[in-house]
Amino acid sequence: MAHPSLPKEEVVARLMQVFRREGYDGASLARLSAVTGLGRSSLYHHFPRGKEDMAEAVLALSRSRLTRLVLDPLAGPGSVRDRLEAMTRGLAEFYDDGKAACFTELFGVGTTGTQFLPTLSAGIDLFSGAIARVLNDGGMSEELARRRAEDALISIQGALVLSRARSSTAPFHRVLAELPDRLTA
Amino acid sequence: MAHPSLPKEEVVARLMQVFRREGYDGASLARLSAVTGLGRSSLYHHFPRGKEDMAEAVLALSRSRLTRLVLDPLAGPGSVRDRLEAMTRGLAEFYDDGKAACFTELFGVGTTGTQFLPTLSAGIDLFSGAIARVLNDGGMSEELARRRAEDALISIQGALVLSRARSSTAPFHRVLAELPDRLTA
DNA sequence: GTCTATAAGCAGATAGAC
DNA sequence: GTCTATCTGCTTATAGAC
Repeated sequence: MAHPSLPKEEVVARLMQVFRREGYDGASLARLSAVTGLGRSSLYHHFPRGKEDMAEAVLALSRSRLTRLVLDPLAGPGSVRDRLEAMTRGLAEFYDDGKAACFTELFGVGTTGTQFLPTLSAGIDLFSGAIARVLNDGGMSEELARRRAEDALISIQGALVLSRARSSTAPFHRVLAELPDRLTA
Repeated sequence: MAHPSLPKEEVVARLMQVFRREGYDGASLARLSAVTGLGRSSLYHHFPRGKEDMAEAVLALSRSRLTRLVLDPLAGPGSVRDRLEAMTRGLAEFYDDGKAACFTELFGVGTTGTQFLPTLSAGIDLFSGAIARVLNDGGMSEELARRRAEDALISIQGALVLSRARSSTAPFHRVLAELPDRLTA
């Protein structure tokens, strides 16, 4: 296969699979090349600064997936309860039913140092803000809504960590199931 | 400095600093050599299988620190409340006031694959069991105590993740402060 | 825009002297 | 038990043809 290659979005989607499985440090160019079917030079053509650019593209795609699967449902019509339950369904898909690692584990440790932390933090703030807005819509005070939203983020990330360590998605599923009640209690 | 070197425990303590800062993948032999003052060959003398053995020694030291700072206070005399508050103080020290990363981030992602997950999981189970025992001592049913204990683990790990992403230890401190009430409510 | 070939360096790991 | 020197392989990255 010479000239014709996959559309760029599909290339990034495949890079994402590798980064989310191996983390930034663990994702080697050899593996990234193999999974996309592109040689090293082709990758550098599309991503001039190498892995760093690939990771940024992956994080951008992840953010658009977060928007579609989680933020949009939260901002949608329907009751507070409906929107929160739609969020949990979106989260299950976003995190591959709890089998995926949290992004801070993948991009926030190792040789990357702190370079991706602002992006990760921005994603967290978007998510947290979207939850708080729903709770506020339901009549909760802004301060409490913000605290509850942060608690939700903490539970989700913690459940992913525990699920990974235990090699069981049970903690993730339990947290998701309890989330709407906990947020609105 | 030729023959005389640091006591082995001090060597492991210094290795731990590196692994906890850089993660398993990020911790290079060059760095591990520099921080201990031992040449590569000396490191291989003490840790025949290289990084893998060093990581195991670090995890063993971490477990003994967990025991001293967290598990022993939980098993101590005193009221349920006293023991839970002693736990939070121990946790703050164990996780360097929230500046440290959680161990699953450090040893559970990347080239290590799943090799350290059983050790990590064992530590989690010890910790979770110790909390559940305290709650059970206080009259809580075993089932509820276990669930609350798992929630506590989730909150702690999640707070560490959030603190790292936000470059602020506030989530960690908030979770610790609320933990005794949440567990006994 | 992809390829082959290769560079330059660092990774983890080892040999053998002292 | 530590050292110097070295090995092999893999890493990211580049050059240049097509």
